[in-house]
Parts: sequence; structure tokens; C-alpha cells
Amino acid sequence: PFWKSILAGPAPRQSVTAPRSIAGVEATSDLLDSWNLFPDRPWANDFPNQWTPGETGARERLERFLDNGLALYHRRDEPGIESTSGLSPHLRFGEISPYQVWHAVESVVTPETRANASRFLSEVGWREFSYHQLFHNTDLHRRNLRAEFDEFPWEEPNPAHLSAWKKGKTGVELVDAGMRELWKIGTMHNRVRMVAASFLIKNLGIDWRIGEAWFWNTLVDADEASNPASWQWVAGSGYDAAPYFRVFNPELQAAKFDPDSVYRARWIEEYNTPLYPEPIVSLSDTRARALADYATMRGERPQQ
DNA sequence: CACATTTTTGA
DNA sequence: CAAAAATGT
Repeated sequence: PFWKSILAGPAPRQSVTAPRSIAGVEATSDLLDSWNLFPDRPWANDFPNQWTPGETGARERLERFLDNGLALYHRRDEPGIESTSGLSPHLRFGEISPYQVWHAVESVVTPETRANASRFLSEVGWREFSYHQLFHNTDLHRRNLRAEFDEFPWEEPNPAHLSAWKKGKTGVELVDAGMRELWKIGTMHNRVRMVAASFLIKNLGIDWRIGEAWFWNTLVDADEASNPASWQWVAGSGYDAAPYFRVFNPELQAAKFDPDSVYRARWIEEYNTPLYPEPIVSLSDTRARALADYATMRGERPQQ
């Protein structure tokens, strides 16, 4: 309903260009580079190859997406190909606005790319919906929007499981590839985020807030609205969220969206070697336990 | 933006 | 009787 009502309204306004000067204001500005904001630790070595912080980088990223990604956007769920925009860190830091994105897309759209363009804009719309939720719930990262989830029987996090998830050593290929992408370059493909989140919450039985906190600490696009809203979406505790019983099967997701293993092989060095670990949990057993926990929350008697 | 199971379809 | 569609969690 949120996006529908946005679309029913007027198009967003055009952005105004920055003024060269403001009458009566004398302002000098440091060069951003002189602040040496970029991390110099080894863990950030690969970051400069991934994105260029700042307004120019944001503009270039958008152009690149409009030139190459938009026509492929119907394949956005395949993490092995570059079909998503990669704009999230730029949007996060206000280096480009959703309104600018909207008008840029509308200015290049053709009948052939109309469907992809609308879908892409609706994804930007999810971000707006997240801010709508945050505006009305400043404790979005803490409180289940659907209060019945306060009764959910989360288990005490198993430290070995949680650590394996953070390090990408769960033995579940798509989850590990995503978590290692996150650690290496501070981002993760959206489809894989959903799978990795579903695995933590449902297969490992760990409270979504613990996953949210890890993403908040590691994502370069960590966003105070999108991050918690999306975790609540996967957990089923959010507004208009995925129902809790929608449990991703990481193996089926990998077969469907990474059929040639390109993504998994890219991020898991020891992929397809004996060094790669066995799964730390059984996907089917833990899925059954998750559904049983859900029934408990709903006050239902256990099956049989 | 799921998956498993049941029911229906149709060659 | 396999595949597609509907259904329940």
C-alpha cells in the first residue's frame, strides 16, 4: 500500500543545483581528502576498488547503472552478475537523493526497459518505506513492530554458531559467500542478505537484533532505517513483512540464483576443496525447529 | 523476495 | 501418473 500510494501522488520534485555562492555568507571549505577519512587499516584495502565515496562517485555509479545494469535488472536476484545499482552507500550518506535517482531513471527509460525501471524505483521505494517506519518508530532497531514477536522463544545464541556466521564459515555455501563479501568489501548482494539473515534467524535460532547489529557494524551502506526494517522484514516482525514461516533454503536459493557457482567461487577461496567446512547445522532439522518455535509463540500446541 | 504438501489437470 | 496449480504453515 505504501508504494502504491506514492505512485498515485505527484512525481517527486526536481532537485535544485547547488548555488555557487550564498549572499552574505563567506564560506571557505576544506578539501575532503585533507581530512584523511579513508581507513588505512589492511581490512579496508579492497574498499577503494569497490566504490568512490562522494557526490561524483555517486553520479558515476548511477550513470553506470543506467548504461549497463538497467537492461539486466530483471536478473537482479543473481548475485554473480552486476545488475544492481550499488547506490546504497551513496544514498546512505546523502551523496545522491532518491529524487535525483527517480528523474535520472525516468529520463532514460524506454518501452523495453520500462518494467525494469519501475521495479528498480520500487526498490528505492522500499528504502522510503523503511524511513517511514523509522519516523514512526525511533526504536526500530530494538522493538518488534509486531508485538507478538516479543514472545518468540529465541535461543541463547550458540557462540560457535554466531562466530561461524560472522566469519562465513557455516559450511552453507551461499551464506558463507555473502558473509565473506560483507567482511571483505563492506557490502553484500541484496538477495544474499535475505538468505544470510534468514539463516541466522531461522536456522540458527538467533534473535534478528544480533544480526542487525553485525550488519550495522560491517556494512558500508549501514542505514538506520533500511537495516533494521529489512531485518524485521525477514524475521516476520515488521510491517508488511515476510511471514515467519517463509524460510529460505540456502541450497535451493543457490541453485536458482547462482547456478554456475560464480558468486560462491568468487568469495570462498577454498570453494570445492576439502578445506571447506561441513554445515554446522542440518538445514531441514533447524527449519522444523524454527517452525515449531513459531507455533510456540502463537501459543499452539506442538504437532502430534 | 519460500517451501512442502495436497489437489487438480491433462496427455 | 507427471506436471502444474492451489494451499497451508
